Amino acid sequence: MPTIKDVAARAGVSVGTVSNVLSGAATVTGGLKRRVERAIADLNYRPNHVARSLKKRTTRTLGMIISDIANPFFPELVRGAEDHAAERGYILTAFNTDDRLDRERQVFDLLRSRHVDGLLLVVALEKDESAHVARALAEGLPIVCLDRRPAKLAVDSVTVDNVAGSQACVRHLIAEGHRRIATITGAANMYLSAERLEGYRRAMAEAGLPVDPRWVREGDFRRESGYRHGGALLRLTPRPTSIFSGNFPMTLGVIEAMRDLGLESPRDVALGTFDRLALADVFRPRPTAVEQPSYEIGAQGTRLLIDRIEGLAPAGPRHIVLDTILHKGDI
Amino acid sequence: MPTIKDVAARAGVSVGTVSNVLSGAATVTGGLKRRVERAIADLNYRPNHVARSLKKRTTRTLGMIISDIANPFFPELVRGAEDHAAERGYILTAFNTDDRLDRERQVFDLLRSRHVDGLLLVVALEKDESAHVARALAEGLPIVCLDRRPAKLAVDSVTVDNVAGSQACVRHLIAEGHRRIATITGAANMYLSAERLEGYRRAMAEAGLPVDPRWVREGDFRRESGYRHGGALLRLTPRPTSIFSGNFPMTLGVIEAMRDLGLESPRDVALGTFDRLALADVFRPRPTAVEQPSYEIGAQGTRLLIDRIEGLAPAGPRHIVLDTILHKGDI
DNA sequence: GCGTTACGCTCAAACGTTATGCCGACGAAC
DNA sequence: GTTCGTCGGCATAACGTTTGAGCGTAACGC
Repeated sequence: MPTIKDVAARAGVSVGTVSNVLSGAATVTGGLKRRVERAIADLNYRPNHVARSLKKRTTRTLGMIISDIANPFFPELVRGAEDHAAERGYILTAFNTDDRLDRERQVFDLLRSRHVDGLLLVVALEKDESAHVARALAEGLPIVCLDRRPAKLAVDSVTVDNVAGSQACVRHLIAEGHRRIATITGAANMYLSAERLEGYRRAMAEAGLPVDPRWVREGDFRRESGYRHGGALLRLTPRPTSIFSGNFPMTLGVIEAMRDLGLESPRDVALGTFDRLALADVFRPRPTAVEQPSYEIGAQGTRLLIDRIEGLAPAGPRHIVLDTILHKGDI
Repeated sequence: MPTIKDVAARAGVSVGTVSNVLSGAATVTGGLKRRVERAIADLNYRPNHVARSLKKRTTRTLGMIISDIANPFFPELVRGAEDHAAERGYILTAFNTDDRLDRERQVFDLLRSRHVDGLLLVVALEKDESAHVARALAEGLPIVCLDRRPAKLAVDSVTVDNVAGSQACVRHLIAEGHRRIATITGAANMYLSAERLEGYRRAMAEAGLPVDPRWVREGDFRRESGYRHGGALLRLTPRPTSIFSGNFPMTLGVIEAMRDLGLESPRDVALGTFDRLALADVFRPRPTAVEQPSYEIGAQGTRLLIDRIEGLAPAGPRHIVLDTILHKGDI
């Protein structure tokens, strides 16, 4: 692979001149410039980005930490981030942590050693230890948190309005005539669980509907917990006529539980859920779903991050909150 | 951020010695080694991977080119690749091309300049131009093709047995009593389309069933083409009792078309399809589906690639062909 | 005609590592 | 007692860039 020296030799100039041509500096004569460009083309030369990174102390690489790319919420988010990054000449390298704090810490070390210019972060746990995030921030690494936001940390973030989203969903269930509406919340160590529960409570309260304490069950965002808590809810008497779950995998569990009990949606129980399976509008049952604008979260987060990196963003943490989109399902 | 010089200064040794400690060279005395390790810990030093890459001429980074991470086939594949890469100390940076050849070429240039150690490639088009791939190969860049394989190129690959998978699926439809089975194939410029069609033909032939030419329609792997061709098939008289489509998005289109015509699966038409939505086993309709072991494709492809990079793989291209898994649906 | 300025280019010093050659000290062997 | 290995450790030259200092030439003002 040819280096800048080879180009310089072939064009009969110094390496500095070639570098200037490459960086588009104004200090390039017509004649020499053409000779250099000719040599570059002849040799099919591409600048060595590693050497450039070392010298310029910037890698034009963004790290991205998510819990699991196989979770259908993330691919769109990653795609949004990658598209915007590419547009501005950055590349993205993504890591899965499965929401495990030890993996997250490992990846932080890795990214530090790799000298990424910035970090898009979906924190594993919002309410727990985030000393490693704080330290990275203190060391000057720009970070933007997506979807979730660590407690008490002055960091940029792009999230959705969880309260309003849930509220809209439950409101729709109520509007369709449901009165006994139960809910399965997410893991207690995340704010978004509490927010989504709050949306449910507000919708019930504004409609003057009582909330039976047995209707509120704390899951952990996993399918199995949807199955377990869904089963429990479906066995109550009187049975709730509707169940709102805090994310999609738990809804899958609820549907399983219904099937086991010979129940069908929407005939027996109407479903509401946070998140939405993009492809699944042709399948049944079709729950009323709160869609998060994942692509936008990724894209806007990346825009904010790169603005920070390039010193384009105003000081002080910015918090962008995006609206969710309600998809009415079968009631 | 501290450098190796800072560590050397603090430990009162030369940088070479620190480097030796870091690389675990045997030439380290107990006393000095401890002093160096102490300094590393005190300063919270992490080696600068960029500098190391420049010097060692290897980045421990793998490039991955796929068509679109938002296509549900890919997340598992990426995850498999990333897990195996992490295990062996490599990181992965992925790029989406939307199956566009110009994007693919751009990304090739980018990766070359970034000096990735190897490339996991899902080629945009199998039968078309692949001069850029050939050139990269000639320049010594290790490449492993996943899922698809470019025509006439001696390159490692990990694919699935498309013929056997399709054949098993159609065979099952036949075993369940279907006789008039139609198929929608994928884009003609990919071998896997032809292979999946071949599986269909073999299953029909071995059962002695005639194939009405009207039953074989060429789609393009997109949902819309499933809708269009599905609609056409469903309007035939006599109507096929079963439709086998070459991938999942097209099946979605077929289901849409059925709904438009007031038809239901499995009551009116049984569905068979290549690919499978992991989460969707709880939804209806539930087609008989040929699952590709995506995670395995990613993991095995990465193993092969890293073996190549590290000189562990025997010469000559290797082709790994994995089996598909048949999931019987509602008939 | 000389000093100044502007311009175009070259030179060389970084950036943070690794790897190679080398040196001094210490034992062992003769 | 001299000669050798050997072994631990140091100094330093790369790796391929960017960048600021430096320098020769030409144009210009006085």
